[in-house]
Amino acid sequence: MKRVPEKSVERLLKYLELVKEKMSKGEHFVFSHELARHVGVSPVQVRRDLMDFEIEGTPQKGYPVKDFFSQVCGHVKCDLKTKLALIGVGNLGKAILSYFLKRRPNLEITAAFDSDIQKTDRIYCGCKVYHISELASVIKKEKISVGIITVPAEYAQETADMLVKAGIKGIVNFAPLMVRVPQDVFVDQIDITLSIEKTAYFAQKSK
Amino acid sequence: MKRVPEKSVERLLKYLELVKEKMSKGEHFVFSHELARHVGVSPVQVRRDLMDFEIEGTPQKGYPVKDFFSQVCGHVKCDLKTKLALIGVGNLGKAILSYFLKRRPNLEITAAFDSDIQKTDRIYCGCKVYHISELASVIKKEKISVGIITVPAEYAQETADMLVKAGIKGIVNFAPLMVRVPQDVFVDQIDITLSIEKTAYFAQKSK
DNA sequence: TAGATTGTTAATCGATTAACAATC
DNA sequence: TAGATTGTTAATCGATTAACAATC
Repeated sequence: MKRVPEKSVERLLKYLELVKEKMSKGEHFVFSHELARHVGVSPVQVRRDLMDFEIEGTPQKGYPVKDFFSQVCGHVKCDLKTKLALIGVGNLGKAILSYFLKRRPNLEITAAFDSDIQKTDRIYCGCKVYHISELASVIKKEKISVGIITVPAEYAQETADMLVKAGIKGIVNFAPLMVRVPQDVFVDQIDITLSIEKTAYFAQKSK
Repeated sequence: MKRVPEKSVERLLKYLELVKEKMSKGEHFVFSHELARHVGVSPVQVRRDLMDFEIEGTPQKGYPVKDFFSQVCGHVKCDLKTKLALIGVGNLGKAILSYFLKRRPNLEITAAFDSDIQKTDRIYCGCKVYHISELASVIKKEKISVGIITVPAEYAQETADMLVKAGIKGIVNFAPLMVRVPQDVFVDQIDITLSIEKTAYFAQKSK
């Protein structure tokens, strides 16, 4: 299958939220303008996306949520459980751990790591906190495929290196520093400070 | 001046990081390939951006960091202090408050708000936590221009409405829900769960 | 039927990259 | 000079939108 752009995947996952909601309410169809409103794009954009993913609807009725769901799952493999590791149990790390606690059934933060022995070898939010020296062995044993980096910027690159070496294929990096990884590893950079600076800039502009 | 795209602003703010670092080290010039490496884009991209912002360099030497800095500050108004409010002092809210504590001199979280009276009327990380009922008055009194939403999804829209009504011009929204605001208010959506789901998707693909 | 919606191609828009001249 | 770098236009690429036909 052809490569799917990052933005499309994001939209698709967002569509899925509304589709699931509809299903749980016992509704059978969803319109492109409802999906558009939920995700914040135009209805045309939605229909084009659904075309690309071979999801078909009928005029007047919209798209059948069951077909939608199974079709998207075929692409996104939403039935597969993904195991995650979180590195850096500081304030942000703890916030993410507590947020994920039983929230998403098929995304599980299986292990957390920290270099501070005060924090290790205990359970936080249902997640065992290991010492960083155990990273490679735990990741391999548990077959963890995604890492979340919430360490200070100065340790971000070495953390990424360790994760890659341990065989991880995706990284969400919260450190305000671009980590360098091999081509086959996907990285999503979330730079909270940059977002806030950017928003401050546009807020200034519109005054 | 012509409207600046969001992506360009992000890159510019990132360039500025390295420029400041160079200045503090007493270095006088920076090359486009150094900036490119720091931000994760191509050197051509950098030179084009700098062209748009009328920053000039000289072959062999690169771009003079002092001129760079003052030129960018003309656009970004980096000397202006921006006051921020944070709404929702949960785990994520606390993480952001503690992170920002004296980190950025011209971005200041002036006030935090929560609906839980257990949390209000005390200081957390150097920031006064007010009850949500005081939101409008504090924002107006303190001339706060940017809001950070870290409340649960179900309260995100009403929080955004309150912020807009109080006169805020920029919002960083961490709730996994698109908030609707008037055209002249800038919103940056940071959906952490979506990022993680997306990364899980691409990690699956590259295996 | 009329109206609302889906489906699809072509047009537009914007951002990135290639190519190459200019400069130190 | 040779080589590394900046500066700029044109080409390419990709994503979004417009236009309109098809369908229920």
